[in-house]
Amino acid sequence: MSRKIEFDKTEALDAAMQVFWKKGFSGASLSELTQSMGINKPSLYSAFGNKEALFVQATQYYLESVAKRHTKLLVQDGSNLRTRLGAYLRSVIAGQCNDDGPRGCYISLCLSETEGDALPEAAQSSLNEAGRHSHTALMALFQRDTESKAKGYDQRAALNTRFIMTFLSGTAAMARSGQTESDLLSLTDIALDGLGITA
Amino acid sequence: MSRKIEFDKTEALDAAMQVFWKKGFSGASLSELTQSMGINKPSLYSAFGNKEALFVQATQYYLESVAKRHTKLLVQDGSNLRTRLGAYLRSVIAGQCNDDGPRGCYISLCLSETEGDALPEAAQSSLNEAGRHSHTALMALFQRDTESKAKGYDQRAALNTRFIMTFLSGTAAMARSGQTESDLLSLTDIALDGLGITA
DNA sequence: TTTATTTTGTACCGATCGGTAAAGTTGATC
DNA sequence: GATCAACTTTACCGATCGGTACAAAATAAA
Repeated sequence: MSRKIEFDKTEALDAAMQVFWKKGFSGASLSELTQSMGINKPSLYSAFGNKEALFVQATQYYLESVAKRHTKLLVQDGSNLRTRLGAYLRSVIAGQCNDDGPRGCYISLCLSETEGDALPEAAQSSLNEAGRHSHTALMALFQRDTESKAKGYDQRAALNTRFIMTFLSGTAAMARSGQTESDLLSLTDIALDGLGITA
Repeated sequence: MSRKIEFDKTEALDAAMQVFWKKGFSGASLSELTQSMGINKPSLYSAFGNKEALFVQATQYYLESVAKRHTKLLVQDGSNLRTRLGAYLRSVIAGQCNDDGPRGCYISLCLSETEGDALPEAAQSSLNEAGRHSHTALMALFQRDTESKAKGYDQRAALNTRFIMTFLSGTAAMARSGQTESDLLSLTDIALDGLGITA
């Protein structure tokens, strides 16, 4: 018994995610957000709440639509651990260099606003939660994968996980400042060698 | 034949650098800059030009007062290559985790504003120049150090350099989002192992 | 067709952004 | 001690920030 919404909420959320991905939380202005989402400010506020709530939903959307696509590669059956980890690393790096969207990593970029109090509390904790997803997936792999346990990698699960997260944060930063995809892809073998993960 | 300046220009520049280090270029407001520098806006503009010019000078100051302190460790005589690289990595990471100033890396943080057109051209190129300093130092090490050449590391100088830069960008991001110094220091051996640099 | 309800576009709010004009203050020179 | 140049302070500029009040437009039920 009323007027219908004229825009697709998921499409709008996707557009918002891309703006935050490109500019960070505080760098993304409502003007640019509404323009990219194709709606006006009152529509944004009635559909998503406010800038902070929009960011939380965009982060959740990123987690579901982007991050989980990568972590699935860690548990593909039939290939050995190094192959799966390599596929995971290459997939993440390819996403960081994808020219259809902003370069780098959404989580990593926005987390850099932690220092300097640019992030509201809810935004901050949504980022922490999203970041923990990759961490948890890698920890589970090292601790519970049969090959990992057989080769003793579970003894250094936390260390290995931390190194991979750090490495991928590094490729994200390099991708963002213009490094080519092939230059970054060539680093994955070095990283896996450092962890002593053999084929 | 006139009034004397009441503030120390180097101290003011140091304070400005710390604000940019904490907030990035666009995130640093003139209010916070002038407050941290202990001067008023007209003094800032007469002494440094404008925000962009101040940033360029702060970047140059960072390069001289912070970055070069680390790269010196690469060329210390009397220790082998792995020892020198390890000292360099630990020194950089310790700086990224230093609680006397902002966590993370000044260059890396501000470079993340490249995507999204938040950076004026002069600011951008001053960052690129500063980033090239570390790159050049590492390249020179791998290409010209006697031990490096003897062990054939000079064959992969560019790759090794890129990996180290990427690794340190990663530790910078992790430090910024709260990782402890000891957790990050424990990653240096893995990185050097990955490069195949033996003791 | 009328009416009730929701979304829409426009126009605005106070606050802050980067930057500056102008007046007041200081100190060296004459 | 008067003068002049440079610095400091205060106050302000137009533009943009995140957020909202309000009225026009559109839809479903009556």
